[in-house]
Amino acid sequence: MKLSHHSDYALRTMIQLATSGDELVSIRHIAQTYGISHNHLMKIVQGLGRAGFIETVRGRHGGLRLARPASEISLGALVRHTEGENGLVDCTGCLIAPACGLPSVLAEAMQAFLAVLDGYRLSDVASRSHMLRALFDIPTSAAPSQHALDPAQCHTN
Amino acid sequence: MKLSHHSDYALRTMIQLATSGDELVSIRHIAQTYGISHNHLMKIVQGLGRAGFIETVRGRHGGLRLARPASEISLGALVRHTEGENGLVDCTGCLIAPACGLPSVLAEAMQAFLAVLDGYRLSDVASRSHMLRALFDIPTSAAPSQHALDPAQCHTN
DNA sequence: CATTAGATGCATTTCATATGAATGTATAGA
DNA sequence: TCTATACATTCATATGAAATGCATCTAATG
Ligand code: SF4
Ligand code: SF4
Repeated sequence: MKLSHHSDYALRTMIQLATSGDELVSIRHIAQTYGISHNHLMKIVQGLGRAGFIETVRGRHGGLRLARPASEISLGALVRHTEGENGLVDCTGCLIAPACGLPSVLAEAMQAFLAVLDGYRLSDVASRSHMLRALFDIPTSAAPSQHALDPAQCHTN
Repeated sequence: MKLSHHSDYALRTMIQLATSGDELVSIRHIAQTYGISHNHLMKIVQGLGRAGFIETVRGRHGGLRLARPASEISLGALVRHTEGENGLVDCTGCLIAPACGLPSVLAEAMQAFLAVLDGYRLSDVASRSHMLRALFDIPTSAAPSQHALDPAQCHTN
């Protein structure tokens, strides 16, 4: 019962894009940021693009950006996409499949899990923009855009 | 996001024991029932024994039985045991770990997941005892014990 | 004391996942 | 146009956790 790296890398990408505002960020740059495989991340990004979470721009100076504001992207939708919607168990070949009460219980539990995630948006997990910018090495002066620093946030961080 | 085979095999074992009443059932027999590895199941059973879910009897005519009635065994406790209580992600080495809001959200979602399972007991997923007995090839006349057939259940099954 | 069955440790295999490499396609700029 | 850059796509390889197999020990029974 672990979230796959695939999912976590997708989420890391989304967090970095959310913190980068409207700027295009290349896959290579994101992969280097987290020290993960460029090729692997490329496939994850393709999935995110096809699912409509991000926009991809090819060619020189290309890169990625969010398709919608971070406040309109549901974490539930993201995880549903990266983890797939198949059940927690594969009952094919199990002797007691016709009489087993587990699958329905597990499905109910999974729904509860996703319901919690549906209550959060990307902006909620990328809210510490000041600290994230520092970690991503994004100049604080540039790229203010939609993620302007909230003065109320600049005392403890 | 899949339940490990380890967990499912543990649950299958518990369902078979619940259906077998007070009878001792050997690991070999359970493994043959589901067509899974005898050795693998043995290690899973050890875990269940150490955790107090089942009693193991060694020696000739030994085997397994539930330590408590199926109606007193929580599915949440079982899954917590087989899946371990570590988080869904491993953040060691992630650049943004100090600023990331994901772990707390995922932990909350996981709690919701387990809360649903806490609402069910082993007896709830092994309730179709008539059909299960047939699948396990347990003589209906013998071993009535605590799992006596409820007449109200014998029309649609 | 022989036989059965669980307990335990270690070696091996298997398989999903992750990674790597090669090639194609699209865009920007010189 | 031509070249450099960056995403798209496919195929091959490597890795590591899970599953399996084997050997040996302990315990109970008759
Ligand atoms: S035990 Fe129940 S849940 Fe597990 S595989 Fe068999 S039918 Fe599916
Ligand atoms: S992105 Fe957040 S949740 Fe994922 S590993 Fe990094 S810190 Fe942990």
